[in-house]
Amino acid sequence: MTRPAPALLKPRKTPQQTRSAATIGAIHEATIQVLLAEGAGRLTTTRVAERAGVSVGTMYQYYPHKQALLYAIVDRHLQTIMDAMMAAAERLTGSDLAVVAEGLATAWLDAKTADMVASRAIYAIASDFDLTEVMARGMKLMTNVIATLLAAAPDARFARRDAVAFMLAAMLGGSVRVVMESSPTDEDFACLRQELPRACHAYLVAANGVADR
Amino acid sequence: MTRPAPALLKPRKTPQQTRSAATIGAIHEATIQVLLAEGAGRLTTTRVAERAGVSVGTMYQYYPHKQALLYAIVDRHLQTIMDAMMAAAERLTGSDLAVVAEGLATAWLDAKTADMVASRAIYAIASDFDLTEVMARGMKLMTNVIATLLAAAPDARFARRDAVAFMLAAMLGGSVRVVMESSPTDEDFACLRQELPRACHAYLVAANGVADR
DNA sequence: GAAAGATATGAAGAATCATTCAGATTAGGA
DNA sequence: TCCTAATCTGAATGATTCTTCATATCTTTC
Repeated sequence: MTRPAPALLKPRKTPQQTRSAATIGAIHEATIQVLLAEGAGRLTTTRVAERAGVSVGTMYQYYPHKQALLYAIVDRHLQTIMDAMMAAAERLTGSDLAVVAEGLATAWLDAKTADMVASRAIYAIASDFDLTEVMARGMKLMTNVIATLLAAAPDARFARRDAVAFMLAAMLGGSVRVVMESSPTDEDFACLRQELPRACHAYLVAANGVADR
Repeated sequence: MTRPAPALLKPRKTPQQTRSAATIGAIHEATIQVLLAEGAGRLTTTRVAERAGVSVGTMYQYYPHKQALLYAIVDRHLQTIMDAMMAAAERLTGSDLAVVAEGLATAWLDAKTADMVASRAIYAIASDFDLTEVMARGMKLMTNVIATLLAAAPDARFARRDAVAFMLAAMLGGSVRVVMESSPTDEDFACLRQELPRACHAYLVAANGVADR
């Protein structure tokens, strides 16, 4: 939609001294802060640099353009979340559906709330930067992870396992996102934390067939 | 039900001749087209005007600024969706949980796919324009509608009806959104259409049973 | 401690964009 | 037909933004 440019999105140079590593960290941090404090529309290179306590030029030392910076941040976030889910999946492999459902929901909530600040900020980037592709990738990945998990559950006998995995991925990702995006109260969160596992569980059991008394 | 429109976001003048009504329609249409074709980052007043076949000045005759235009479009979309859901709710009042669950899911999917072009475009605006408030309002509205429906279901005896309504709203809104945002195939849609009603049904039944065991 | 390389600076250039307004064009009634 | 109000025009304005590059400062290495 917007701009593909995969090669151009990579960082310009890799840090070699500790100094520059700290700089990059500060820039990342500042980007998220600006995003949350001022909104994506006011996310400018100057503002980020200012907040990070560095010069604009410094940022261009590491990223060829603004998009590359945004891409790096989104990518890192996605990676973090995915790592957490992979770990959860490994831990849950071979468990019963009930355990899998609750485990997945809890792991997802944990991962998202742990990185919530970044999460909320990132949901707002969609403008200068096309998130569609990244989101689609994440969605597909999650679906696969879940499908594998379902295949390994001893009490699973789904007619259409992939469809169920797809729906579960949409359910997890979507509900948490929607809630996060709408300035949720603590109560909203508590509610989600209680109900989401139940919903996942109920759906999995129902989809698994009536033979489950 | 969309009253709290900030004063500054309201249209500047109301069309009085058929000519101008057509112009406004063209501008709305063009905005969505530009949004889909070029992305939110390249959504400029000039581009919209050009695509609509009018002058930039014309747009400023009806909207005091770009944000007002965006707001109008988002608001109109939300209104459309909400009207559809209200109608569905009325139709479903007094039905059993099974009927309510499936009816809600189907109505939501119908409404979203009917206006899918606008839907997808709007999901991309979040930048120049803070959708948080609008989304939060929509979420709250949906939750209330669902809660009322649940209260009217003869076989319902939820311990925490509001929590269930909240979760169901998040489930509906979120899953459809996530799927729509990730360049879905027809197959993905078919899948959602089949599984979402099931998921809603399963959750409602499960949440209803837990209450008095 | 001095050269070499890495990192940081920030004013200046070039591009883009939202918004205005004075004047042209068009529609509808008398 | 003619007049008035509604509608439209689009170059000009001013503000904001991304990006560059010549220069300065710091680190490491020998």
